[in-house]
Amino acid sequence: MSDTSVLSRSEQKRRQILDAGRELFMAQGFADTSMDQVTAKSGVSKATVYNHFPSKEKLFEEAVRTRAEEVFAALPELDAMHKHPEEMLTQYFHSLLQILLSDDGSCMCFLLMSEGRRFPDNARLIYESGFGRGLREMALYLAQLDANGTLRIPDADWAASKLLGIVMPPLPMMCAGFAPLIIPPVDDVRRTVRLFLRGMDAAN
Amino acid sequence: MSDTSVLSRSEQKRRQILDAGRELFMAQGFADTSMDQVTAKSGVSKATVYNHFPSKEKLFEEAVRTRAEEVFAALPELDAMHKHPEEMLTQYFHSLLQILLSDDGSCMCFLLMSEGRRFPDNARLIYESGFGRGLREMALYLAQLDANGTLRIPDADWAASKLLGIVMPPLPMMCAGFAPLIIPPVDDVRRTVRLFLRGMDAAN
DNA sequence: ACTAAACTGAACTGACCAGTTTTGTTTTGG
DNA sequence: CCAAAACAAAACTGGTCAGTTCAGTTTAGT
Repeated sequence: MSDTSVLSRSEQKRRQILDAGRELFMAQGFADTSMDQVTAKSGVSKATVYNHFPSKEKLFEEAVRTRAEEVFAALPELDAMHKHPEEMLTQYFHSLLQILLSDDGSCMCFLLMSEGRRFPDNARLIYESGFGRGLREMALYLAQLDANGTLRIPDADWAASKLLGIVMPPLPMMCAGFAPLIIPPVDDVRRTVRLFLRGMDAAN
Repeated sequence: MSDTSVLSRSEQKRRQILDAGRELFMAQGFADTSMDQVTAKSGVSKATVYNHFPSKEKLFEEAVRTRAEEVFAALPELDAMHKHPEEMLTQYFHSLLQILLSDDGSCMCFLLMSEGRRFPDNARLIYESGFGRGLREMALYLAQLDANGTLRIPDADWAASKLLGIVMPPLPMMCAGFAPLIIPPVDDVRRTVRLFLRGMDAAN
């Protein structure tokens, strides 16, 4: 009767609670979401909610963290060996921006910023799996290009942070609600990447 | 007896309430600050608080807005006629970053982002007097440089947003609590400005 | 000095909410 | 089939908080 591919009744409920909590937390934040709302939305009794999660904080942490990990798991990969850097970076950032500026991605960024003080451990986890990881991989990639002789990039960490800064549309503004929140077209990303590469190139 | 340079008793109280509210809101955000805390910190009775401000929301709006306007009023000026662009931009951004990354500045940015949905009108006001204004003035400046023939900048709006993006350290991360929150030294700012200018220059 | 307005302090209202408890009912594993 | 666990529904506890009320005090203008 119990199949591994089928969730047990208990795990099914747990999933429902997580989904409902996630949706509410992402739409309203932590303070403005009540456990009664979660109860109602999940279609589960309140006692069951507290059977699965000891507190509102723990539910928030797990609901948001798991989704954040899912979202950021889709980050593209950088490959220093193949493709021209301009093309590689353009494609990489185009994918990255699609993730970050998606509904879920921007909500995650918003939560990371607005609830970062209340949940520092959580925020750090999300940061590490998202922006932090992107920054690290980008620095590594640029350093490889430098080692290759493809480009001359003396300070890869510095360059990586500058590159991310110039490619990303202003997230803070978007989160605050003046949100075109439009994913820039590929051509715009390419134009930005070229501006950066020319700036680095002309430095030498 | 009543001197214009001296606040009336009533205005004095009002000022005390605003100051206390501002400090608490900036340190704790809207939800985690209670009106009883404001009452205690202002050294004024609760009834007096509600004599001056009809609600917690209105107090928040006025307290934060007035301070934001003060902070951002100190934004430096751009002058296309004097000084080399590299020097002008370096000084401009160095001043800007000192304001934005000061204790009050970064708190304002944080509040703008985290409470933006609850107070959209307020957030827009602060945005317009801060980032929006900076963006507008920067675009104007770059367009003047283009008209001058000093630089070739076909799309000043695009260039301005890219320039701001590359110069600003990653505010979101800082606000989330992974905050070096270090004001970059002038040399670092200059290096970034030169990266941008070279990138623009090499495009033509 | 007198009046009206503003202030104090403290108690109070009404609402909301996190978390618990209770009384059963359903499901699950052996 | 039978216990043990998980569940539903709803009431309840204890605490917090925005905002009000009120009786009595202080201040400001005339």
